[in-house]
Amino acid sequence: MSKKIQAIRGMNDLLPDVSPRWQFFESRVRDLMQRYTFDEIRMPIVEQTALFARSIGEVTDIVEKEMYTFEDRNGDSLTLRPEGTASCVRAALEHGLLYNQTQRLWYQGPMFRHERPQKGRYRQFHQVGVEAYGFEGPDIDAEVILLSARLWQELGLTEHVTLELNSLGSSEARAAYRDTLVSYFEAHRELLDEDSLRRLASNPLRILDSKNPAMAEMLNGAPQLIDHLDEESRAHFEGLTAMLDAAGITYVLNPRLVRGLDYYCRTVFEWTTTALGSQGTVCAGGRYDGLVEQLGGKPTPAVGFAMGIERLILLLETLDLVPKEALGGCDVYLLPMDESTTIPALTLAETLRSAVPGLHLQLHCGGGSFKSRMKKADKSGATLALLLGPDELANDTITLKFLRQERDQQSLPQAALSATLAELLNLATATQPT
RNA sequence: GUGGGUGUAGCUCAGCGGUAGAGCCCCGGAUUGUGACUCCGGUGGUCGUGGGUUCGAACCCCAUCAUCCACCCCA
Repeated sequence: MSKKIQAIRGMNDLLPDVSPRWQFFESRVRDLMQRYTFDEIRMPIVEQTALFARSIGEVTDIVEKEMYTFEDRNGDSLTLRPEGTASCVRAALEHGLLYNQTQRLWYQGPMFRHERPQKGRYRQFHQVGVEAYGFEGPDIDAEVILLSARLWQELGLTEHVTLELNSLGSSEARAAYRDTLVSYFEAHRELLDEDSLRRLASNPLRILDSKNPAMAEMLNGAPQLIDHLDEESRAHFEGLTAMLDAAGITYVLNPRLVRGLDYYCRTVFEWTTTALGSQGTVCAGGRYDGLVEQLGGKPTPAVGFAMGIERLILLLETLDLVPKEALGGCDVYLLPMDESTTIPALTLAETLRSAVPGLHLQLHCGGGSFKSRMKKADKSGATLALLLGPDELANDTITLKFLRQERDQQSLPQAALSATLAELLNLATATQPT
């Protein structure tokens, strides 16, 4: 066992029994993006290390200890992307997508973080991301939040997720508040616990979130973010909440909500669930107006979010929300009864696939006794079996057997088969049968 | 990076010092052209790996690896 080569820790194979759930989810997402007119962009999985260091923040956990970084053969430092936003900005800038224009983009794919795996958290995980560039007002913030809300609606998740909302203020206001807060904590250094001392350097806003009762009094006296919000950010946030109210979206204002990545400013939000254990965030994002400039572009407002696909699929599984039809499978199992009908069965299968494009037909392969062929027909999950033996071959007929209901099998002319199957399975026939 | 749980057949697990087990799955048979239900038979394991204790270790001890859950952090 241990000598066998196995998958890298935290990097999972998606086996055939779960891939239909992914396909179901992905097709819903793709459809939704088209309806909201977001265009797909695909970026490489590997980027220069500096891209992430400069965007995510040098002292964040992600950059400090969670990146898969290695040297290319020519000595360049490369990194497996830990998130998509930085790559997306890089790609958009590199190809002039942000020059005097707006963009509504989305992407999907694997991300990599070297963390200890646990439920809903893996070293290779997958995200769907949405990014909108060039829009200053809160309408686009509302638009992307509404898009996510509609996805929950269509997946049946609405009752199981909560939207939390906050504003961090402008980049300047946020930075100023951060400084104020750090000085406050420095002044009370002796009251800080070990975790908080570490956060003082990495993410001081997070200290406010500490549950340590010994620090409660000191935290209550800390300067509040809300008092440091600049006037424009306040108006922006009020605009957003008014739009969400008008759209009938319920949310919780969470003044403690702080995103981990350095580039966020103004609007931040998170969709959470209590159904997944400790990894409850299923989708999160916000505004990052300063990032494009930081990466060498003109100042460009931007909003986006990322969803964790593993977490959402886990949630769909837990709540049993994947419709049976989405699981695909086999409608019809066509079996030659012996070697003499192998080739006629093969050509008949092709004829049927042309005539009824929606048909999921499995042709029996691999020989075996008639009994074992029937067993395989049953195991395939098909509702119908088509039996082609020497007798049928001689008469140009086929035997149609119902595998899932008490109903006599019938013998039909092969010419009538495609129409019968289409009717039984409620499928359309090809407009121009070949 | 830290803490705890678990590693025995393809899968789910029992056995906890004395010859490695069950259920499911798979294969074959009872049934020559009829699957699922039933009955009968069969394939399959250096008990995660390495060391130690013992006359004897799947079982006790140590180490190591993997996995799960939690902390941290995050989607």
